[in-house]
Formats: sequence, structure tokens, C-alpha cells
Amino acid sequence: MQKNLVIVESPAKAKTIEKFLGKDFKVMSSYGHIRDLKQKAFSVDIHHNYAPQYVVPDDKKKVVDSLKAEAGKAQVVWLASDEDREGEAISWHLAEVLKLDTAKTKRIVFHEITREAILRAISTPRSIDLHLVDAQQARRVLDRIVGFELSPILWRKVKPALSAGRVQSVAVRLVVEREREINNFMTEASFRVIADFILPDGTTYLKAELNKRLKTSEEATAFLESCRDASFRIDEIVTRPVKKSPAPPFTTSTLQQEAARKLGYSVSQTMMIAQRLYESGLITYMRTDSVNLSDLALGTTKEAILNTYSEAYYKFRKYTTKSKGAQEAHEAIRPTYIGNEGITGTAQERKLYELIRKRTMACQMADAELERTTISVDISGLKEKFVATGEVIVFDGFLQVYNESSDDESEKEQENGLLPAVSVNDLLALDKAVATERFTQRPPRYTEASLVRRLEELGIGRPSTYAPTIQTIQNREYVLKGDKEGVERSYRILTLQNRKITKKEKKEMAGSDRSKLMPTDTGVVVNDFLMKYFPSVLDYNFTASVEKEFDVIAEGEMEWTDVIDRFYKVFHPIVEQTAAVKTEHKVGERELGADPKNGLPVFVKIGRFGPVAQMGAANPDDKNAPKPQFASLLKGQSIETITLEEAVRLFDLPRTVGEYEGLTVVAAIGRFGPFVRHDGKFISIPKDINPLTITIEEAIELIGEKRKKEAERILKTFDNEPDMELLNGRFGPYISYKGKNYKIPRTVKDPKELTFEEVMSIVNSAEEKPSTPKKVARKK
DNA sequence: CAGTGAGCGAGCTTCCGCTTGACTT
Repeated sequence: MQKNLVIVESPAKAKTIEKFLGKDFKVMSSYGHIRDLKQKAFSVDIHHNYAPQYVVPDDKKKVVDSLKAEAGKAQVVWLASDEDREGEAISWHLAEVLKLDTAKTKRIVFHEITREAILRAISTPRSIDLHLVDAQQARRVLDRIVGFELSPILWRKVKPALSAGRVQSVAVRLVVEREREINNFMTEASFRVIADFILPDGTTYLKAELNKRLKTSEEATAFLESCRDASFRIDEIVTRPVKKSPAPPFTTSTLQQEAARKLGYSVSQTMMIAQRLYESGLITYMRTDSVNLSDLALGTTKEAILNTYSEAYYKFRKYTTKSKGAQEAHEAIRPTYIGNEGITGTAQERKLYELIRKRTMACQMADAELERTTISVDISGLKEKFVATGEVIVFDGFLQVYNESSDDESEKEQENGLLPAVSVNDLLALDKAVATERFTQRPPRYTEASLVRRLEELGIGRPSTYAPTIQTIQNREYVLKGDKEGVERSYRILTLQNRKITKKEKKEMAGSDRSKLMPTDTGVVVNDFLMKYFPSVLDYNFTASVEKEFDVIAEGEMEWTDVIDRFYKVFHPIVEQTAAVKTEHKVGERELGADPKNGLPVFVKIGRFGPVAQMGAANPDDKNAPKPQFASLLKGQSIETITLEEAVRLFDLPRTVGEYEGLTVVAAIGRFGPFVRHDGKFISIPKDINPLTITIEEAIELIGEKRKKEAERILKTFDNEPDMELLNGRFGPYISYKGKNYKIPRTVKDPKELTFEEVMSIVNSAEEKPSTPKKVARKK
């Protein structure tokens, strides 16, 4: 008979803890929440004090059954879920669902997975904090109300299957507003002047920048002219020590940011790799908002630093979390054994591990000490000065191991290193002075990781939801991760050299972006709609202010249902009113004017399949009236910016491009983008060709390419079995047999060498395995 | 994978936060 059953949230944690506790304890995992509101029903009884209707989801039934069985056998059940709102609720649901006897149920919490911490927890059990559970219920019910009342309005007013929510809608808002800031941004030009001086020794150069930007080219010319006959003298040399401190250890959000900047991983990639490291026991838990390190970790990190470096490189540091709404149920993300310098695993796993290890080491290391020297150069007759700055590392400290990267591209211009030795009053000769036109930078578009950082700053979302939220807003096509081509712009360079001023003009590309988040038309329309009717929910402080109310509930000073009731009484009437508003035009619709050819009105709006242009209005009273025509907008066009001329041209599709081999070639746009059709075959038109202007020559080339690919598609056929083919697909070679596809084992080097018997055995062995249960098709 | 879409009517879509699987298309 089992004496004790301990239930934690994560199976990897369960395994570790079981080792510490000995044979009287069995440790099991709940795999997160075991009970929730129904997935497909509102499940909150508005008329009976917001009673939530909880169910055990199908994929949790097995877990619950086995927990129930073990709990029945145990003398004491220890509920050891995390010490935060959600963890407390998990314990409560467990107690309810497993029908645990209060007398033999104990609630324990620990923040680090060490024998001492767990034994200490076991010796100081408590009971479930029902106030904290209520705060979680309020959170859950509020999110359900907001999500399940707002989404259906969008289905009716904008497009089916859209969604809105406390977290995702704010994420979209951030991206939409940033794009508008960028559109409205006015660049300002100014001239930056850099001079090259020659020191009295006649050979050493000193580069220095004017301490002021000049507004116009006239002003810059005038300045250079006054430099022509000026004398230059070292005016002042200031040297001062500067200290740099290491960044705190990783949380989920900072890990996502650094992995994106240093390793180029997407937010979800980072989390998948970290999950594998965690499951292999290499790092601590990867979903955390805490920067805390356990005493054990602090000790072993100190040891590792002293072993590798010296006493001088070590500095004890204790970090405290200051991010909004942090719940700190776990430690910071760190290696479980910092002595482990490297690990075995995939290249990605090794790199992420190294990043985590270095960051952990660095955070317990000494400050870097720098010496920053500023030399100021006096210009005779003028009050402006040239200034040279140099920075020298006196002691590298933590920089030996790790330096945090920055998103800010303008910071790339580094400071000069060591400056030449000079003395005050040294006279300098001017070799040349160059005034270059520079422009103010527009605000940057968000990356996945920088959007996560912004959400975290606002206290919106949790470590476990950052990656899924970023995914959701892309799945709904509110936001796209994409590239933006820059525009060419010219800038002027004025050079003073040998007493002559010359002018040049150069070109550069400005404003290009790679893999940045940009709003789609749907995102913009949905955001504007929600901002108009539900500004309070989209308010950046909405989450923060409801969090305050949840805290009051957790303190036991308010009933959770009262908090929800106060919200619902205001929120729901707006939902009703908004749903009832009958508008002549669809949400986000824009009328561009009349087609000059036929006088019909042209609109753009979000259609069932995305942004669409419509020519002519529907006439419900007259069945015989001509029906309106529709045409999808092209990639890169948007409802906000498309012109009447551009929209009218869209109706030229489908369009006959010409003839080839006696058959017509037609260009059009389909479900999967622009294509040409010839001889019953469809060929996608690549991004750089416009279907409105594609020529017959270009189309023929595409047809040729497609035929070539087609020919390469078939690797091998078998005379005795025409249904069997070896094909080249998107994911490499595969077997096609009687309409089904089979993958070729990795061990096969050259699929072309496979005999019919070998292929048949691959097919048969694949068939033997129970055909994978077709799960409900997941949304892409 | 592929020329979609203004209407007589069915039923579907959706939230946020905990946690890992079994898919290899």
C-alpha cells in the first residue's frame, strides 16, 4: 500500500522529485490543468451568478483516471502544483475531481527542485487557498466572456472564424499602431560633420565629430567654408571610468529575445528547443517570469566562475523581478548543472544551452570596467566643437563570457577604440571635413520577440502563452511576418579637402525590413472596429487593472462573482448594441469612386476570403439586375491605400495573355495566389511578376519550368505495377502507391536503387502499423 | 491545392493558461 502520493504539474519534475523522496512517496503529474470550461460552449451561467461549468477534457481523462486510482490507494495526497494563481486552481480542481478527503490532503509548494526545498515543503503543508482559486476563476471567466462575446460579433460584421481576446487583440493593436506611426513618420534630414585631423607629429590621425547637426546644405557649406581658414586646437581631454553590469538571468521572454537576436530563432522555435533541454534534465523550467536563482545554483555558479576565471571575476548578485504581474512560481532559466560546459544534442540545442549557460555565468560575474575618453577640439572663431570619443576596456569582467544584444540598429555605430595620445593646446591640421546628409529613423517594426517584450512590459499574457499568442495572430491573418523592400533615396555629401569644397550625391536603400510583423487588412479592420466599440478592452492598461481586482479577490476582500458582475453589466450591453447596429456598409468598407468606363461604384472591403474589390452594388429587389463583380486584392495592396485606378484594373482578371501551342494562356488569381492556366494546368506566378502585366513570353517560360519540374518529379516506375511510383516531392523522395503516400526510411541512400520488392516491403511495413488515427484537423 | 464571393437558410468558427504528445505532411 502506497503511503504518499505527490502530484505536480510537469512529468519531468515528477521524475526528479521522486528520486529525492524515497520509496514511501509516489510522484505523479497532472500535465497542467485537468479541468476547464467546455471548449465549444460558453459554459458560464450568466443568470446564476456566473457559475462556471467545468469538464475534464477528453485528452485528460486517462490522466485523471490514473490519478484517481492512485489517490484512492494513498494515505496522504500532497498537492504540489505551482505556487501561483493557476497552480492553486489546479490543486483545487484535483481535490474536486479526485474527490479528495480534506483530512488526508495537503497542499505544498516549493520554488526550487532540491531535496532540502522539498523536504521543507513537506514539513510545512497548508490547505488550499480558496481566495486564490477564486481569483483564477475570475481570470478564466473574464477571458471566456470577452473572447466568446467579441468573436461572434466579428464573424457577423467582418469575416467568419475570426477571434478577439484580452491578449491577442492588444497584440494586434500594437502592430497596427506601429505601422500607422511608420506611415505617418516624416523623416528629417540633417548634416553630420566628421573631420579627420593630423596631429603635430604629422602622421597620426584623429577622427572627430561636430557636436551639432546642421539643418541644411547651405548651413553645412557655410560651416565648411568657415573651417577652411580656421585653426584647430585641443581644448579639453576628459577621461572617466564607466561601469557595465551583466543582464539578469533568463526568463521566458528575455530568452526568446536573445535567442532571436543572437541565434535567429523564432519564438516558438526557442520554446521547442528549450522544452527538449528541460526534458533531458539539462536546464530548469523554461516557462517562467522569475529572475531568481536558488542558493544551490548561486553556489555552483560561483564555483564554476572561480574554477575558470579568478576571484576578481566573481561577484555575488541577487536579482529581483520587477515585471508587471509576475507570479514567480519557478526559478530563472539556467543550466541544472552549470559545470556542464557543453552538451550532446542537435546544433540548435547546443547553441541554446550555451546561451543559457553563458548568461547564467555572466550574471554572477564582476562589472566590466571601461575608460571613456572625450577629446574636444576648438575651432577658431566658432563656438561649435569637434568631439572624439574613445572607449577602452580596462577590465572585461562579465564581458569575458557574455554581452547582451540590442534591437536598436542605430546603436551599431560603435565608439572608437583607443584614441591617440594628445595634450591640451596641441594644434591640429585639418586633413578633411565631410558633411554627410543623414535622416531620422522611423520607428522599427516589431519582431516576434520584441512584441513579446512589449506585451510583458504591459503585463499582458504569461510565459506559457507568449509563443501561442504570436502564433494565433498570424494564424488568424491579422499579422504577417514578412519582408519589406526599402525605397531608394539619395543623400548629399559635402567634402572640404585641400581648401576645396566638393559636392556629391549618393544613393542608398532605406527602410527595408526582414522578417518583421506587419498588419494585414483584416488586422487593421478588426482593430479599428474593436477600438471603436470596445476601447476599454483594448486599452493597454486593461489587463493591469483587472489584475488589481484579481489581487483583491485573492486577498479575500471581494467576491469574484461581484468583480465579474461589475464588468459584465457594462460590457454586455455594448456587445448587444454593437451586434444590433445595422450598417449600410460593411465594417472597414471604403468606396473608391466610380469606374470611368461604366460608371459603376467600386468598393474595397474584407470579404469572406480576405480583402476584395467589388464593382457595382447588389440589388435585392430586382432579380434580373446585373450582379456585382468581385476581384481579390493583390499581395502588397491594402484597403487603406489602394487607388481607384488600381482597383479597376483588378477586374481585368482573368485575362487572356496570348496563345501557346495553339491553346490560350490565361492569367488570374485563385485561392493560392496569381496563376497562369494553359492546357488545363495551373502554374503559380512568382511574386516578382504582376498577373496584370505578365507577357506571353514570361508565361511560356513559367510553363517550361513547370514541365521540367514535372519531368523530374518521377524518380522511378515499375513495369509490373503501374500504381507504384517513386516521386520527388516537397519533402524529398517518397513512394506513391494506389493513391497513398509512404515515406522512404532515412537509411536508404539512393531511392532510385530500390527494387520493387524493397519498395513493397516499405509499403507493407507502413501498412501494418495501425493507420494513424485521424485527429480533428488542426487549424494551420 | 486552383477560374471563390449578394444572400430563403445547416451548422460551424471563438478566449487564456496550465502541460505534453504523436503527427511526419
